[in-house]
Amino acid sequence: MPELPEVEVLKRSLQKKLRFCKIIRIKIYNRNLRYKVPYSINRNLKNHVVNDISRISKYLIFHINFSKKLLIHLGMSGTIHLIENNNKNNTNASFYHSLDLPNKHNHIEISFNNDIKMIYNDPRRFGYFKLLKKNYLLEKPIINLGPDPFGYKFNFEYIKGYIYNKKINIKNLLMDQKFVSGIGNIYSNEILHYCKLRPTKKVNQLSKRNILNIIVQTKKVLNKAIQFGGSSIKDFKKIDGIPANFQKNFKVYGKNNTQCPRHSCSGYIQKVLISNRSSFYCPKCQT
DNA sequence: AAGAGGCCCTGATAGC
DNA sequence: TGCTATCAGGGCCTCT
Repeated sequence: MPELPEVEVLKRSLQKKLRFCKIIRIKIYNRNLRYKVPYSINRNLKNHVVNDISRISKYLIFHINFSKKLLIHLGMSGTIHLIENNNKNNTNASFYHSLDLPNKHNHIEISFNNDIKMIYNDPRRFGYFKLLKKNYLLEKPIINLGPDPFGYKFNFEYIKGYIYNKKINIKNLLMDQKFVSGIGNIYSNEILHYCKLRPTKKVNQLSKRNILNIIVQTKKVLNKAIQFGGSSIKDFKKIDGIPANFQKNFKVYGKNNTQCPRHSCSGYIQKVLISNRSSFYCPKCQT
């Protein structure tokens, strides 16, 4: 599910609903995530106010107070949704009821003083919760992350320096979180189609124009996905349980054997495995 | 030492 | 229908 756009959309919804709210109760239903959920989250977070919620790469960070931060990673199948309790006039109330929200794999439930419950659900359990300290930017996993694709550090000189003497292909580079953080399998495929670059292309073959284009198209694709509320594949839902929309805009992801959507291209999208990940591209216009 | 591949886990789907 | 095999969006770890 969650690459940068999905996490960004989630962050914005959480900010609206939970900023400046106090955590009054934490229930841990199942500690088994990628790492055991620390019992200490209760002691550290209960009765504290959430000052802000931010995103770094695919990670959410709850800023609890000056010194305490809660990091949440959604792994492959993690979802967060909110249940608003005493909201009888909410026209969505019956809607929530009919949504058949998942509960079998609910791991953690955090209740706030505004009658909202935040539920973390994760069938495949690749996500995790971790407490970070004041200088969290210097802690793992944040310390290992490359620049945000929207940040000024993601520029031509940086990329040129990074790929110098590297033999990696462009798709794996885009998914390398040390290079640029937040891009996963779906959006790397999409970005490369916009760039007319074959995913297997070695990075030492990239021209200056190619690199500049990668910078522009990366921002474009991710921005558009954010505007559409992210992509819903399988179980990703927006915070209210409603599926997001960007998957309708996919150009290549999951489109094997269909005609290339590029105007005036008559190629057909192919699926290949690159480092054991499904990769989609048009062999005619992506070179 | 960079880069590829295996693996953690469950569920959905396909094929027999 | 009910079995088994295959495949999923991430990222850490190990091996070459």
